[in-house]
Amino acid sequence: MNTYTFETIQDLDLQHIFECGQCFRWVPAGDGTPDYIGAAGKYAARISHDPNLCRLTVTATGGDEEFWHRYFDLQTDYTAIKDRLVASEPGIEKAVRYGGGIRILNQDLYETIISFIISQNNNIPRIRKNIESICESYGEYIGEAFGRKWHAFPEPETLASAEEADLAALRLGYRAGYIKAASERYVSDVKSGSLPETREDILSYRGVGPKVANCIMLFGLCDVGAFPVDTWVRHIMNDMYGIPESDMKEMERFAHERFGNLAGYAQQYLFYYYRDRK
DNA sequence: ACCCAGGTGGCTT
DNA sequence: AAGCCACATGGG
Repeated sequence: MNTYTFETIQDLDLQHIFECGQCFRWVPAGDGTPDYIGAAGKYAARISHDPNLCRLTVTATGGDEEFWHRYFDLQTDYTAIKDRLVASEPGIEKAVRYGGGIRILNQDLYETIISFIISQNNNIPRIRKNIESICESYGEYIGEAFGRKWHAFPEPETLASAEEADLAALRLGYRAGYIKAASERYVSDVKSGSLPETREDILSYRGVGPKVANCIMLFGLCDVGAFPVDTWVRHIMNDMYGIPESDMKEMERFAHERFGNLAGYAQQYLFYYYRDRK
């Protein structure tokens, strides 16, 4: 177990980061502290943050300092991002202030693909449960830490060779087939040395449409210009700009015109703000 | 019982 | 290109 301390970190709030819908394996430590516990890829960790000292502390079962620095996107200047967003669209200011501690985590590509395939037509509490059951059944055992047992997110080979019926037994619904197919495809992409990079690559995965593809671009491939339009963002874009709820294309186009290559950040602030007010 | 959830694939106009 | 609809499950 290693502990890493990161100092002088601005624009960070654990609740914002872990509750804004970008990840599904983190929960409050539940011991009266504002800490979170959870897992990223192969590692479990406990995260604490002291806003007064601007200090982030990671106690983890694995991963080096560089890994966690990158995971929490600590090299990015969010003050500058928020300033630019508000300057280009003052209407977003409330949302930016509300979720001012959001950082976009740099997550594992395969884990992101599977997690967001599961997210389709599903609700967040159930997405979390689905992912935990997959990890428990198929993920390598990490060990016991922070008061519970942990499993890694499964390897692509493991889910690729799983029986679809066994996946379905985890209550994954019709997505079980998508998960198996996507895992097989990922394994074959790894073998041929052609991991998905572009939106087109990702869209060719079965069970991945425009929305999930944008989530994968944003959370798994660091493409912060990607603007996922889900049912919440659809309502928001309709409320704020009067774009018809059916016209997702126009919503994406508008977002890129207004937010440019910062559209992904804008989407996160908007999603978190409006979903919390419901 | 009912509507909905970080949608997508497939079929019909 | 656009409009339906089924899909599997369970939260509210």
